[in-house]
Amino acid sequence: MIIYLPCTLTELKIPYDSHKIEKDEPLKTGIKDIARNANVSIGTVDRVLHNRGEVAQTTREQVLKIIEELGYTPNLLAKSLSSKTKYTINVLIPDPESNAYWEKPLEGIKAAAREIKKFNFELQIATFNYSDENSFIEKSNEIVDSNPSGFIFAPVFYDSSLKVIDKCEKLKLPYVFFDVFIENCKNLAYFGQNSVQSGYLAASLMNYSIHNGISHIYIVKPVKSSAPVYHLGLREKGFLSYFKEKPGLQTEIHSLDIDISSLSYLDTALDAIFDSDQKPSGLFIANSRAHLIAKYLEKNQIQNVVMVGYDLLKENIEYLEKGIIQFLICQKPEEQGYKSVFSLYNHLFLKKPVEKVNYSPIDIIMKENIEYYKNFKI
Amino acid sequence: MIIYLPCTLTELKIPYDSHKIEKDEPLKTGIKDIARNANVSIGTVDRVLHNRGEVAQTTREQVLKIIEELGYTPNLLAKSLSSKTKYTINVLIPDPESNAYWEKPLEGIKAAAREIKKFNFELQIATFNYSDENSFIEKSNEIVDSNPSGFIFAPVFYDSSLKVIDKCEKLKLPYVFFDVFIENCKNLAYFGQNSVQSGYLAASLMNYSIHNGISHIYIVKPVKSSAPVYHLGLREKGFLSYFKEKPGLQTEIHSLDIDISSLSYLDTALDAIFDSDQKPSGLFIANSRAHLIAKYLEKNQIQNVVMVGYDLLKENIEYLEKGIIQFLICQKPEEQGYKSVFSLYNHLFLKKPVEKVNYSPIDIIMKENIEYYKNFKI
DNA sequence: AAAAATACCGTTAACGTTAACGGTATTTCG
DNA sequence: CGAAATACCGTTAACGTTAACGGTATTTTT
Repeated sequence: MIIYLPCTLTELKIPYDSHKIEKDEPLKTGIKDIARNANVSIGTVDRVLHNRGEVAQTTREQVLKIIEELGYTPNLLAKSLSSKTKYTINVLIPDPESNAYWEKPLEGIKAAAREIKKFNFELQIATFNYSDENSFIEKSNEIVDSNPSGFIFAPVFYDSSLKVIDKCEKLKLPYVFFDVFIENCKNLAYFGQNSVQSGYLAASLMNYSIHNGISHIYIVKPVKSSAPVYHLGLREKGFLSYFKEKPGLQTEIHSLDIDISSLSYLDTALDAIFDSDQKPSGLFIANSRAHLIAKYLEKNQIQNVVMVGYDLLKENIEYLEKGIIQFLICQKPEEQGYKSVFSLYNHLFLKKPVEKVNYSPIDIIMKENIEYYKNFKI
Repeated sequence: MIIYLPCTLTELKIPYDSHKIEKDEPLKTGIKDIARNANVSIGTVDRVLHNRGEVAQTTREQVLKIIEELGYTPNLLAKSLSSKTKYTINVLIPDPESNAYWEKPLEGIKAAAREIKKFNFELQIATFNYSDENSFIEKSNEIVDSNPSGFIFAPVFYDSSLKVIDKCEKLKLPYVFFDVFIENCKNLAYFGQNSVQSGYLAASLMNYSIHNGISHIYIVKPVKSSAPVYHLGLREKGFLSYFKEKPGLQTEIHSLDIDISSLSYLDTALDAIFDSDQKPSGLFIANSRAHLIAKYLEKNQIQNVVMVGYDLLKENIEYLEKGIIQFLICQKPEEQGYKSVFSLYNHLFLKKPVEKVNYSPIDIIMKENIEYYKNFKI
């Protein structure tokens, strides 16, 4: 897999069948051409281009006119080479040590950083402890105080995030929300997943795969999470809404709250429902721990249960390939990371407008197509 | 949607929690530093770096040693700025006028060209007539004779392609196969889809969605195509092999060869099978014309038929959203195009090794996730 | 009206690399 | 042994842009 690069440059005008080589090149106009045409020096042109002042109104307009006429676009290579301005992008996300999921966006973030390093961009990554709001506060303050050029972070703690946001806005520091969205903010962009929609999709997959009369579907989720569980509720909501919209279905949806910290408890809880007269024909695991349930099914040799889970963790992939998990939903976390860095690049360097809300695609992964999603190549 | 950019640069070494700002930068070593350390001039260093000869063996080794020690990596910006070498990449694919599918890879190809334009890359696109081998021969010859830096083409005509390949190899012109693969060639890379696997996946989707006793599934395909139908057979093969592997299934697979050129014939053919005692419960349309069949189903108000088709043509999307087509399989043609251009960029400009066989992911598109695949953003 | 301030603009040295152009030594040849 | 060829290497002008540094005019201040 590779990453889509946010496009940045001016449109190529390539007609079909234009392969005849034209050796006389159009000689792209540069700052010198403008200067010559406007009867000024390149210094003046540069001052106009960057609004550095010290240019008479009349000459300014003249230069602007020539720029327009000649359709000047700056040479980014020369710009980066010459420019002394360095850009620092800071990233603050939960520690991947505590939740392996966060390694994925990090991959994309680093990949993007590699791409734009040549344009004087530097990346600084920090992490905080998912179960320690103070660590978030400390790190975010440290970052904002270091006066970076841009800030990407996951605003998982609402109140603390509002304070950071306030600080960013006062400092005119562009900030990008990652994974979690907070409304009514002047964030440059948001990159994340549409959790409701993915739950809805999961329900549809479930519905396609279960056909035998009355069926019992269980939504499996952690009984109490120490960490904020932003997406889980939304996924559940989407899942439920699907079945609400289809009243004709003979489907009963149950909730199964399990304590993930205790594997023996997990066994007991699953034993209970599989021994009941409401045997599951479908399990929807709203977080990335589908593999834990899959392990149970494997151990107890339970078949004919449709499992829909999330995220391409290697344990999940293992059970997908074994045929115990049928569907995994993947929301391209690498790509999200990649794109969020690029949004800052577009804003800071190219001065291009940036899309504010960006949902990643909802990929459906099965045994038969997992091969092509396994590794994030960039 | 955006495109994954083949990664090209050296690995960033960013430890977690490295966000403390270090104002004393490591001052990346350049050609000057090497020259100073090796007691030579930059001219000599350049000669060593580019094997331009005229360097004594001893000094050469000395310079090489310093380069190694200092871990020199060239500044690509400066290189492109200064270098006089221009790269021309030629593309030869079937005319999108005759088959709208080909617009997709073209989008990706153009997007990639935009990206690397700054590195002195120029793109030249030519098309040939799918039903006229001569047009392929002519165009390909013209291109190869124009002495480009790289050549991307769809080798749909086997014998003619072999001749082109031969010519390329004699001229040491790197060539990339697109969409169609020819074995035992020294092609730089291949980008395309695993058609067998996608057919296999389609069968799995079909199998998940059909449950009622004995079911009849029809593979719909054009009776005789004027154009080479490279992928169709492979998709069918994959589809069939899935059901062969599962002997327990009460499924009967039929073939339905239709003449696409005549819509009235299509109606007649479909009428026949829907009036028969082997009513379809599933339709697998191996090419991108699922919308034609969907139109029939809509017109005749036929429901409870599972349709699996290919490609995100806007007509197909329309029927997917209406719920008449259940699944569309998409193989990221834009991305394929994008990546094939970048493979040449990696080879020619960065001198980086390139993966030879590159299958694109097999995306499963449903009504519930089409939204995020609709437009190719770059 | 002289001095000081300001407005405006041109020149120039970078940035890191490429490649043409010379220029010494050293070697080869008549 | 002198001339010519060669091997080797340094210098320098680009590439397009940035931004610091001066340098004229013109205007403002005393």
